[in-house]
Amino acid sequence: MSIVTIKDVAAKAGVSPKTVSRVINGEAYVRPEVRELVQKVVAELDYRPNAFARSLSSSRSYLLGLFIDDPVSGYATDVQHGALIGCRQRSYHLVVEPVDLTAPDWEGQVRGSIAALRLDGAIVAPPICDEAALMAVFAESGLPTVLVAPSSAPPASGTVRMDDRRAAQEMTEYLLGLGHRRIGFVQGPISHSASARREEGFRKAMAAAGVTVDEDCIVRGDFSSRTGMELGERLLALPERPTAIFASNDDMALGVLITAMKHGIAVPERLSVCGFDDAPSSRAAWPQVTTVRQPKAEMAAAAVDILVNPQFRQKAGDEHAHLMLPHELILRGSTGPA
Amino acid sequence: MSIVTIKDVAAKAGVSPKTVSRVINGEAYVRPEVRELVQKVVAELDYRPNAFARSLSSSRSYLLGLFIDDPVSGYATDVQHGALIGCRQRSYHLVVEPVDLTAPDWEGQVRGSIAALRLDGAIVAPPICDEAALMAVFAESGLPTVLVAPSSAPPASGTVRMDDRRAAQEMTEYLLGLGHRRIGFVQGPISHSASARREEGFRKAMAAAGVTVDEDCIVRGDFSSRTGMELGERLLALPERPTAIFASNDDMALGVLITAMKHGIAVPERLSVCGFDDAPSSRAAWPQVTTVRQPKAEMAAAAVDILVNPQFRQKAGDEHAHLMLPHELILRGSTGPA
DNA sequence: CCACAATCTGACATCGATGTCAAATCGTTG
DNA sequence: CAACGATTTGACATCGATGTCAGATTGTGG
Repeated sequence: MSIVTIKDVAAKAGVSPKTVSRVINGEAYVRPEVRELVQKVVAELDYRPNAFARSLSSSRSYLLGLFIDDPVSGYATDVQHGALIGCRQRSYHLVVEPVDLTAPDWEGQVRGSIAALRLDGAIVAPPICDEAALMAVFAESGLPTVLVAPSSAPPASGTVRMDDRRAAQEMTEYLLGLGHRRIGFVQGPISHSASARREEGFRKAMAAAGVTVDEDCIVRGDFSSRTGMELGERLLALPERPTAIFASNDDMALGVLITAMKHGIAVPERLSVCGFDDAPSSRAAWPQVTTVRQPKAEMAAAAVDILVNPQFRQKAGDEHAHLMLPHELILRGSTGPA
Repeated sequence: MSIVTIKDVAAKAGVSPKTVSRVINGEAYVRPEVRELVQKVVAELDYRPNAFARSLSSSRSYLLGLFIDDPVSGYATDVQHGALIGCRQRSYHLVVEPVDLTAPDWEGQVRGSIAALRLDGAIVAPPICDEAALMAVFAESGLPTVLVAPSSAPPASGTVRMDDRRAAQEMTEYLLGLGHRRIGFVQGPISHSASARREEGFRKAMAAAGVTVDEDCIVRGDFSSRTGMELGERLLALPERPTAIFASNDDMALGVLITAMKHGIAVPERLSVCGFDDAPSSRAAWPQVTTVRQPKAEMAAAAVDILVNPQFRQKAGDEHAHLMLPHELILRGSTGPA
């Protein structure tokens, strides 16, 4: 038989199962010699506590849920990666649960995951972390929940985010520093309030530099590279063409880049383009797109920390943890002097 | 108290917990009226069986493990997506386990996941499904394991793959049909035997068409867009320049595309480029890259089916399931007549 | 040397489901 | 109507760990 139980260890070490349990869980009140002996036996037998039995008797499951809308997006991937790393470090496991809010029974599915798996905590990625209906389900279940980069601040045990406004401001300052004055800005969808903050940062930097923003240079897209292309078309056709275009995500920046290329407008010589997110597409393009690195993996890892940290777990519900992680400007080939 | 147990349901329905269990698991030998009554109560109380208790008493965990090398890659993402969908349908859950073969204790980590979680099955994605040492761990544990697109055929309960050779052959035939005769081929890394099969398909089609392959037109890359650029450089500098370049993955195709663009060689007018995989990068580029769609999600979903299917589970170890899923040529803007 | 607290240990109940098995009920058949 | 098998149900043990609590041991100060 290949399954080693706690009894086997106890028998071989000549102690009770409870004592083995104590050693495993690092509890106090075990004589050092006994502790060492048990640890030796555990190693010898390569004993692995059954996570199910453990979670059945204690109330912890050692499982965190990652709730994601579109698990195929690059964003989700990065978030998951960070969560995975965090879990690994804390010997937790991660259960990925796709949430399709258009499915008729999404609520039942989410409830099912929470109840059946007795999750210890949930990490909710954007954009669904902004869905009130979904958040209500979590709130009702009483499950400690951490939101990654939420747009607003719905009730939750914690949030982890970056400063979109400040990042966009810095990017704009960088463009201004390169001598650009006429700068196009491609907004994200209205529903995505983080992109509204990016616009704020843009406007703030422009105002601070004393440059008036021509509203013709502000266009709204939906984060797809297709609208990036269309809007690039529009911006580049303006009587007084911008010398730089700042798109509020990378896919749209890529669309702008493609449009410029089609029209034979050299980037970055005659047009600077920059995006936001540091998505894979920003690296795949040529020239590579200057962008803002969002600390996606770090945010997710921090979310795990918050959920697992016993200090936090105790006061969950009362106090909330809110973290702001640093971003980074990634300067690449798509931007240059005006 | 918000947690509903089987006892609550039993009490309210006036039957024993065991009978409720029978209804939940769709066992025979329950009077239709009783079955209906119990189902009604279950729905009323929104009862969710505790997955841990269930798996502790039965021997099933309703958990599948997805073992992945690099969870950030687009490939992994697609595979995971398919697995997730499959699990959802069968009311299983998916635990994602990153495997870092360079970590000193990777073996312990894998063993730990298998033993602690009592997984019902494992899905192993490439490239680690070709690592003998890893596969040995799975074999030893006796865990039903399905490999997704393995290069060779290590011992495993099942494999799900596509026909790389045939796909490459079809792509080559398509290029030949467009009138191309001098076709460059960018090989993948030697270790990646699927890419060897792609080369076979390429050569077979060329031979069948009576076109001799100039070995100068065959170059080896490592699947990165960087080598795609470098090798594109080399191919395009050839005294007699190829009219088409077939790269054995999309990233390299993208590299070739970028190089062509830098040299002002119009695609597809003066050069056709195609790749393999239908990675996101193939869509992000301009023109979009003609490629082969690998049924990644479908393969993963099929893997779930194999693992969950009781018919298979019974004979696991004896008979093996080997599936070959259909691919698809995705014709896009990067290819045209010679 | 005793009283008392601090430290250490294990017996036993428990978590929430399912497996086993025996008992109860029902319908057929000879 | 007795006898038998098929159907239906529940009592009870069990999975593998941890929580509780009481008892055993050790150490310390008076």
